[in-house]
Amino acid sequence: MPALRTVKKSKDRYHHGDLRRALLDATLAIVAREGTGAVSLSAAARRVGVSPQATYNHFRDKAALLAAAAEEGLRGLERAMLGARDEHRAAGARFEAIGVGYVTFACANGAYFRLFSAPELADKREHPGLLDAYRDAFGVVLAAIEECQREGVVRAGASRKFALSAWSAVHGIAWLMVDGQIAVAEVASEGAGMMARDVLRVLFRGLEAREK
Amino acid sequence: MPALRTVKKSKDRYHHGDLRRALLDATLAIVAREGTGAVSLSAAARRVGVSPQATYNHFRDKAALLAAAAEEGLRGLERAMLGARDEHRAAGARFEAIGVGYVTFACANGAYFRLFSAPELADKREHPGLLDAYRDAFGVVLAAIEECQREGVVRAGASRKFALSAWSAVHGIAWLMVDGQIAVAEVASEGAGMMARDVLRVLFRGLEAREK
DNA sequence: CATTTTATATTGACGCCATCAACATTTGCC
DNA sequence: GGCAAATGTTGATGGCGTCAATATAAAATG
Repeated sequence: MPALRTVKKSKDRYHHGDLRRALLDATLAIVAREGTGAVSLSAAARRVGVSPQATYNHFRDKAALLAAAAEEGLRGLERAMLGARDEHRAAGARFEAIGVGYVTFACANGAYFRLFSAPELADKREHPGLLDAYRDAFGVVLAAIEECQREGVVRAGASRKFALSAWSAVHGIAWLMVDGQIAVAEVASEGAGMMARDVLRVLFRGLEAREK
Repeated sequence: MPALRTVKKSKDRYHHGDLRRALLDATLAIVAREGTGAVSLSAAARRVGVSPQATYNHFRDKAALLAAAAEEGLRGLERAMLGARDEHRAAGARFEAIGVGYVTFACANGAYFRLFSAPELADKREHPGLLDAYRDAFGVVLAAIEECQREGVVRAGASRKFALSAWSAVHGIAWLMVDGQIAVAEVASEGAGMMARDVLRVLFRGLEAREK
């Protein structure tokens, strides 16, 4: 009886077992090791040990592969935010933790984070799964804002607008650091987490229920 | 006498006149018409009517062309911010105008804006001119913050940190809209400028000198 | 003006890539 | 067992970035 499907390359098999999964893993490995620019259908196929054309049985084109990889990454980002959040009780602290978690994830996985905004994925309509992942991640922030409003630490009002402001600030600082646009020196000296906290404090102050 | 250098393709000339300038213009046109992904040394050369190899006399490689184009774009962004700022007198209004100007520019030139963070330019150390342009643009925000502090509408403190928060928020909202990550519907309904204002109001409230 | 040097542009070649078309193998199902 | 669907392979095309070698124009030099 043939060994119950090993899933990993079993060398002598014509069919792979789970090529789609393997191609995704290969893509993530390439992103991590060589950067977003090094990703290609051919490279992923080569790494798995399969012909380039085989990829087309699992992904419509290169963009589809990137979208699938990005979607997984976004799910990971979401988990990172949730994990950070759940280490705290107070709504304000939970909110801040989400932001710090986002930035920490981005900085720890720079190339991966870049992938989320890859130019090949500019047209999000082509990749509904990706949009879902974005929406869910945004939902985490939105829920945190509303939690803060219920606890009275953030003023009542348009929670969606507030969440958008928060998402912008957090994405902004993460991107500036990952892309090296501003003050790389500061990042090194202060640490990504602390810089994120600085930005988040300003943001939170803007959202606070003010004791006029 | 030969027409004083037309600079534009004179059809029968072997030398071009100002090929570097022409390639940059071609690149910008391609970005605007077909998106960032369509940019290539070959495409730019083709558009100018010159062989692909000719480009190497003016740009070390593809990244250098992109960097030069991005740098020009950043200068334009800076001008847009300055122009918007100078339509107002009060420090707070000037600050807000800068932010709105940034976002408006980004949305009006989406593909161009994407170019600023192109993956090929990930390593900014290779493109010092680009870093300078970033620094100058950031300087506009920093100066505005300090102006607000002098007028007493923003609390005293680490102006650099404040400017970084502002830059993050503005870049963030711009990116989310250009990349279509969040709520494209909202963008359409409310308009980029208004969404930017929403975010900026929250931000500014976080920076305000609070009358405790 | 003639000559030499330098800047600029060209052709040719290579390897990598995405993708199309046609063909081969395996698996699962009746 | 046989057949259809799923899965992989080989072959070919056109585009790309870039290297090497070569040709031509313009500028510097005498």
